[in-house]
Amino acid sequence: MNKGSKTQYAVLGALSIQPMSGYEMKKMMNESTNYFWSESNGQIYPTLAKLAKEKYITVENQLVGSKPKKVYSLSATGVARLKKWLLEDPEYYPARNELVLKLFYGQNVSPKISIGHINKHSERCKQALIVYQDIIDSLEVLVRKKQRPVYFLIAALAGIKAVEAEIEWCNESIKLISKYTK
Amino acid sequence: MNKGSKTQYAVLGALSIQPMSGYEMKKMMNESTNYFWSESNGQIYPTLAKLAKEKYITVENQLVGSKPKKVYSLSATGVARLKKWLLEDPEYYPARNELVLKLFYGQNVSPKISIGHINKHSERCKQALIVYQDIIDSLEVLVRKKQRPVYFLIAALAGIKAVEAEIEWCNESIKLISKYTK
DNA sequence: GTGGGCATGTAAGGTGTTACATGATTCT
DNA sequence: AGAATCATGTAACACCTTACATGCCCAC
Repeated sequence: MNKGSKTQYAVLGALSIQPMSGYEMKKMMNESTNYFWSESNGQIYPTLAKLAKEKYITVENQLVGSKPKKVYSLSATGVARLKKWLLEDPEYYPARNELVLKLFYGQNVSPKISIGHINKHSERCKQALIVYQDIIDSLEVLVRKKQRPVYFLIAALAGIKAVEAEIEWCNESIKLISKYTK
Repeated sequence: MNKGSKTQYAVLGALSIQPMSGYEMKKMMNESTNYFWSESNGQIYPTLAKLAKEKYITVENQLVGSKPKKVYSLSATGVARLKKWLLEDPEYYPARNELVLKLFYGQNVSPKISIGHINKHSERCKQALIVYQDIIDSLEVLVRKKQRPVYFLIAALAGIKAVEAEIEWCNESIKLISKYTK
């Protein structure tokens, strides 16, 4: 397994929370890490197979009725691999942003178009804000009882801070475009 | 040329500023759009060739001494294609964020590790802030004279707002980890 | 009985980066 | 002379998503 691929670490990390199947992992990612990391089935299943082959995780074949289910768990070497990666400096990649790319070349179209894109984005951010706030509210209660979810809390906080900043940016940008075009 | 690929629009957009060669385009991207969009040579050159073949751009072969240089310009259909894309709603993709992924699984390592990652990130953001501020200062002067760079200004503003929010988040996260672990 | 959720997986194809190959020109 | 920059391009490989294939179980 190539050390550079991050998919494996997303998988190992998920298993560090609790043993689970590929299907459950996909669901869990959709519900929790989705806003900063997600993997498709086409990545999850082959990665689980490779990690199992290389003994970083173990498989337990369960039967739910006559339906097979493969529940994966971290092995000692798997935990070690995950920890080693957690210790390394994370890479900093400025993410691609299609909205900003379109705005950058906005002089080719009417200012109304750019303003429309920004308004739509602002609305989406406001929706996301509500979702994040719900997550944070429920996590904050738990954080005061046991330490674990403090890391989940700061992940959600990253989301909320980002969208708040984007909403501010949307407002200022619209003002600037209105003022300096026509 | 597949309509879904965004590389072509980054290329058409670049040519909407002025005609240029592949080499100049790469340089221009490194210097301006790099923080929200960049393309490698392995994308730029084949894309220029395809767009030229399909008449969205035209080529002029120049000679600098005995060294060949291909300067590309937008054709009328190229301008139309760019504009059509600019009118479409941009996609909203929550970008992958390796730092947040590592923090999310931070309970597997010492809190000091996570705090270290955050501190390092905060420093990088503060450096970026200085760079963005320089860009914005120089653009603001120009914006008051002619409208064009208002779109460049809001792109830079997106960067500055984002890193400012990240710095705040770093500070709060470190406080939370310090408070709720040990 | 059928639609939706559970469950595993593969195939094809697009996207993208890295590293290399090549060679001229310009600066020190 | 040698290094950096200008300039174009390709090959190999990694990454990732979409769509499909398969089939069981359960609720209505």
